[in-house]
Amino acid sequence: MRQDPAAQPLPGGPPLPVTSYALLGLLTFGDELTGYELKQRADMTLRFYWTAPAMSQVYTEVARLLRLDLVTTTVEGRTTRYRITGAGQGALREWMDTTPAGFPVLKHPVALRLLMGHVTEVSELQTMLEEYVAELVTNRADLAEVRASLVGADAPGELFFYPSLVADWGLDYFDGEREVTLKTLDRLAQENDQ
Amino acid sequence: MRQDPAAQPLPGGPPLPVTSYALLGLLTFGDELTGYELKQRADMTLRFYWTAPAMSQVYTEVARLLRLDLVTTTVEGRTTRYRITGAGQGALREWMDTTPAGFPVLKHPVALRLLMGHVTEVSELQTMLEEYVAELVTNRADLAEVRASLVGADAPGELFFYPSLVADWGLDYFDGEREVTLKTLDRLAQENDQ
DNA sequence: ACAGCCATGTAACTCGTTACATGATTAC
DNA sequence: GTAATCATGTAACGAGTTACATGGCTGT
Repeated sequence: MRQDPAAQPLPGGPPLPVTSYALLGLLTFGDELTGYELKQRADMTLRFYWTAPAMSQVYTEVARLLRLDLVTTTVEGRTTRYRITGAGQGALREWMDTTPAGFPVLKHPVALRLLMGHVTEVSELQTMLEEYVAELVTNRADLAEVRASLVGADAPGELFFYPSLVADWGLDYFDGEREVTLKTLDRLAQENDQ
Repeated sequence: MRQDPAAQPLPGGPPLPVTSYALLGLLTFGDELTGYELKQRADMTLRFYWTAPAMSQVYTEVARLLRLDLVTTTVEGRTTRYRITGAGQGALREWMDTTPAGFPVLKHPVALRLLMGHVTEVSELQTMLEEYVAELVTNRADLAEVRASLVGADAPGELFFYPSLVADWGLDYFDGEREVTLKTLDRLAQENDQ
């Protein structure tokens, strides 16, 4: 009673993993990209609010997208470029409009360790939080660079309007995290000298 | 040239997944818990900044912890309760003090979809963001309830001091997200009536 | 009697990772 | 010449999920 597995798995078949749509989305900005370039784009943008997929996964994903005719290829020597197809645009739009986004999942090792702070020393926790602040600063700077690169095409209606909204979102998020972390460091310091 | 796999995998063997330490951490608050209760605790606390593991995973994890002597069991009829051992305390402390926490990973489907906002209608995005705000309100309320349950044992030096720090962190995070989302909705509205 | 919660597990499967393997092109 | 970057893949593996399966206990 199963569907023919050789048939187009979309629609009706199993839904694609979100990362497939994420990569497909990277291909909607007008250019043809190689797997290698897709990875670079992902590292620049997706990593801040999704994940930076491993190189090998990028290649597995584009292979799948190709199989499903959601992308086409242009081969030049040893280099294969991927371009989104009409079917790909359709699948992406369909996914956006009909499946709920879902609530974010946060894997926050710093908060997790703080939760069980009583198993170690306060100084250990302070070091951890200070390192986290430093990493936040680095990451914020990276994202600010990306945001700066969008200036000039970030007005409403322009190609990078939405990416700029998301980048600003991320900057605010990093600022917020930094403030909460500093506040928490303050509360820890109070514990030392009460 | 491999280690004897029957030997104690810790230390020297493969490190435990973070979720193991998370569950171990839940057992450091003084009580013996069943797998079922561990799942409940995880749903109440871990879910906000780590994950709520599936029921089946909880049982697989406690089996592993038992195999490694990081927990012991007390069997009463069909019910098995888990208690952390000295070795468990040691492994947890060791993990906290010697392995870096790492930067948080955020899987944010709302931001991801906003990034490719140009493939759909603005109204679609507005609906998505409004739903997200609603979910944030619900989640914030859930966390506020947890936070309220800690009152009375949340002073420095008390058992739930650290959990209360983390809960307050989470509340601030939810508030921040809500504000950014509303701000983004404003910017989207400007696009409509420019 | 029946629903809902308590309680425990197995099996199949998918996503995504690391490690491995290869080789061309470009910059110094 | 040699290191870094570009470029593409395969294999083994692990974490974690859903679906499945079972059954006791509790309240109405």
